[in-house]
Amino acid sequence: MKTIKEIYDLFLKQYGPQGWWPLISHKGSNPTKSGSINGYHPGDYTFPRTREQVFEICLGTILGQNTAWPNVEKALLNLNKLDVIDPKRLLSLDEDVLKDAIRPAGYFNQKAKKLKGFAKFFLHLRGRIPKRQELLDIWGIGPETADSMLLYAFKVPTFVIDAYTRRIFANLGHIDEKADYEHIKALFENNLKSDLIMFQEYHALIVEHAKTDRKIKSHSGDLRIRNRRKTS
DNA sequence: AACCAGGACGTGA
DNA sequence: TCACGTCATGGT
Repeated sequence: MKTIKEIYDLFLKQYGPQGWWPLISHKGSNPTKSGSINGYHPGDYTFPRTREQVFEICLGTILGQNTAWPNVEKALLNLNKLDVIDPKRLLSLDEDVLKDAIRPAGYFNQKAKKLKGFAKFFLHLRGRIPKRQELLDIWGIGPETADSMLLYAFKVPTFVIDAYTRRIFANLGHIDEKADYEHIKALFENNLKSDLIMFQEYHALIVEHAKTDRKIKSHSGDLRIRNRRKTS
């Protein structure tokens, strides 16, 4: 059985640096085959560079919940046009205007509340890096969103687990399909040296692999994303 | 034209 | 605890 680290090396060799987290305020291109658009900055780990970019990433993690990235990007561009990628200005924005702006990202009723709730929290932070539990205590922020914020916005080397991670590593025999989030997270953090850049790349590579694997007909063996379809 | 996407929450058993 | 329904737009 391949180790966690060996799989990372395979993914990195296959797909290259991913340039996460994408920023609408950055005009870099995305050289990878799947995914979309602009904002990726492969090999450049100096982002986020401003407090506004930190906030933008946090908004993106919420808007990205169970949502394809191009739709998140549309929502972020709308918010940017309204000049509300800023906690104070976002909080003072009319609720219905906010909903309309983020509509492309789906779940706009819930996400409007989530964004405002987080904006209030972000304001109270005053530049401090939040604890994981503080984020989890906010309504609308679950483990993956909290870890994504910490890893990509606040540069805390914590591992992000998503549905793909669970499926891939269950297929590989590293975990049980129904292992809970914290268990899988511990598996990665206990078998890898704590490295911000590698953690950022690893999660991004898993997502990239998932996007690639999903669209090709003959999937990548044990690294497959899709569950076996019933052959009826 | 179902199916799913870079999840989280509320509910009832 | 845990399995299941709900939230919603837009790609393929």
